[in-house]
Amino acid sequence: MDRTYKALSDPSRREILRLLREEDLTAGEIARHFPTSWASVSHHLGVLKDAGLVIAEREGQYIRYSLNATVLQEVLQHLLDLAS
Amino acid sequence: MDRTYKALSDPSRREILRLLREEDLTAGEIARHFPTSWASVSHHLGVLKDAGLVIAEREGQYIRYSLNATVLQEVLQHLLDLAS
DNA sequence: GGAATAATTAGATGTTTATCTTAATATCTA
DNA sequence: TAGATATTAAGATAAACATCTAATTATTCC
Repeated sequence: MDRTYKALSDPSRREILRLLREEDLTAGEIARHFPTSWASVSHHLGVLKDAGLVIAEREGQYIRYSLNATVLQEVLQHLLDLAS
Repeated sequence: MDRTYKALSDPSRREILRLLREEDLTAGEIARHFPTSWASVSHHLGVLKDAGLVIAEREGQYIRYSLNATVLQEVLQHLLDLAS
């Protein structure tokens, strides 16, 4: 759970999650939404993946990212417990 | 919202919130729950206060901390939006 | 007023983190 | 197989962070 909250604590990473809420995207499509380098975005994607918040699947030349709704649900529940 | 997520990303701070969920506590009572120095706990309390997650009120010699349910509710809603 | 208690602030230190540039890996296409 | 594109990994750097000890502020009680 620790890595999950850490992952959520960066605005760029939360923006990535917001993008993925709409539709699955390749790393390149995600990177194009940010002014920073592709390497930096790739780093954020790695953090999100480590935290289980996103799922990465290679599709030929591309790597497609999608939200992991299950883990997001778990964080929500955890935060709900904290708030109740 | 940024400072709020940052505040939540530390396990000691989440533990403080958990303690405060049960009852309001003075800084010293909180500090006694941790193996680290009082200064370190005081730092965490400052971060939580900056984030609006807790409220500090002096009571004579002591400073009493309590959860700010409103802000916790706001984070929950924000995370809910992210997950929906 | 002065000692004692509660809590924070200041200053220092080692670690983690976000970012960059450059290099490496994987895949596709001609 | 060679070149092109997509993505990540490596190495470097500056900023942020958690923690410590020591000093400071605020309050109480004698």
